[in-house]
Amino acid sequence: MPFTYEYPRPALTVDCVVFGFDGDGLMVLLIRRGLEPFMGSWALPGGFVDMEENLDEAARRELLEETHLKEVFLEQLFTFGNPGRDPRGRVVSVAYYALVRPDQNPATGDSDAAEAAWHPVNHLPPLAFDHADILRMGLERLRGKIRYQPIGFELLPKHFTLTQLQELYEAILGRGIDKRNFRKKLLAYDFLVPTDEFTTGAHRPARLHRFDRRRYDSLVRKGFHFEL
Amino acid sequence: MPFTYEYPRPALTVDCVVFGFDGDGLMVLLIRRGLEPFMGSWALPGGFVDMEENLDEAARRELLEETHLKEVFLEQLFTFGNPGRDPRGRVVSVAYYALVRPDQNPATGDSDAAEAAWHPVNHLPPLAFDHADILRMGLERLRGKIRYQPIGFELLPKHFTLTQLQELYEAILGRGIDKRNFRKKLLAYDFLVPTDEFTTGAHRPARLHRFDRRRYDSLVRKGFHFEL
DNA sequence: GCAAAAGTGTTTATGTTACACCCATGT
DNA sequence: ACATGGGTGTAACATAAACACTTTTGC
Repeated sequence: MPFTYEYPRPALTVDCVVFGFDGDGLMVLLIRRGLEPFMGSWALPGGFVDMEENLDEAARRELLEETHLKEVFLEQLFTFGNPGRDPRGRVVSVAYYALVRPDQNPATGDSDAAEAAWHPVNHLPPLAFDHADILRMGLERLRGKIRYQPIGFELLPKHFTLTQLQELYEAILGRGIDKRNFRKKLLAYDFLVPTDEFTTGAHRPARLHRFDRRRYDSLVRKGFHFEL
Repeated sequence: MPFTYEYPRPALTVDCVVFGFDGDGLMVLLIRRGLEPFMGSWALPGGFVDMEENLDEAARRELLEETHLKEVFLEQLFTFGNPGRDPRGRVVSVAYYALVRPDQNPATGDSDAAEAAWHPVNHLPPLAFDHADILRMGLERLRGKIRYQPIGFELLPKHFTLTQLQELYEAILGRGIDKRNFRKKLLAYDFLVPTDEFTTGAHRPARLHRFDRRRYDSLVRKGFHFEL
């Protein structure tokens, strides 16, 4: 059953806002464009959607091709389609945001992406296209969603200390949080389970915890709603 | 600066989940398709995006063409792009949801949309394409967002009684709400202002209120956050 | 005067905030 | 032994939940 009349079609791309956390501030992964337009500018990783793949698959493929990242948390963000956002013509872009753990290391070496590097979200270079808008929206979404969805853990190693988790929240939300209240509240929901591992180093060792998705899911099914 | 290589392009459409409230239950506006594929089936209003218009404009234009609705609340929902969602070939659809007031009456009489009619969300006919998925997502979004964004008012007349507002919340959230607590809480935020109008009818007249967006915006700027 | 919806406060329970000291380790 | 980050409880305060009767109108 083909089309009886062919409407003109915009080009379709995906772009990814890739967040990381280095223990200090929130970072975004940018690539330096190796092709026109905006050659040499920093941009979000992304590219054209193939005809046989769905949109999530396209985003994952581009992430793999341009940054060698695999198995990251990925969620659709928004679709940007203003005429004029790309000087080559009408291009509609489905934007995603991704969260990567510190131990997943991006590498570089693709044709369209000459270089990939982490940039602190609070100190960004000028970006190609409307990527600054996309990035801003990704940040808003992350800030909003981290307060009621268990996505913060996707930015930490599988096993983490409560202090690391608190610092992550503080970095994303941009405000300090009381240590005792933070721990009390999070441990009350029993989806953070203590492991028997500890950090080593110059000071008192900290217990490592992990996020237990099974427990979280079962709480959610019971109508439970976590916040901050 | 044209494209140096032309990637194959999916077709691009918009689809709208249009919600209404009849004082009793939540309704969705569906059109009966006048063309293949799925001719005769119920579907969401929508259609192809033109090359010169942005995505919001496309959604508004389709809404006007197919249902004669104008000046409705409209917000992007999600983009659906699985290959195979349209039997004619690859079609990516940017979904929107819209909220219309009871006094805005949709009409019908378009070539692709032979008929438009409200359906209760709790009793829907089978839908064309993946429109049932889109609709489900629209409902989820509405249920989530009405609790912390002032969008419920978009489903009521400009002037409304507190009981109407409460019934709207009850219909969308699917649970009863205590009358005194509901009124106390909403009136404490002073963005609901009483008018000097009253309902007339068989019983004690109820005072009509209106939503004051200026006051709401100024509260938001002060860092205020409304919930339920 | 009766049926039907509008309107109105107080008490209790629950959750949130503020706050300071001791502990374990490496150097 | 000291510097550094890890870990812990309680009291004040604020918000949410439960709950029943009086008022106003049309018929």
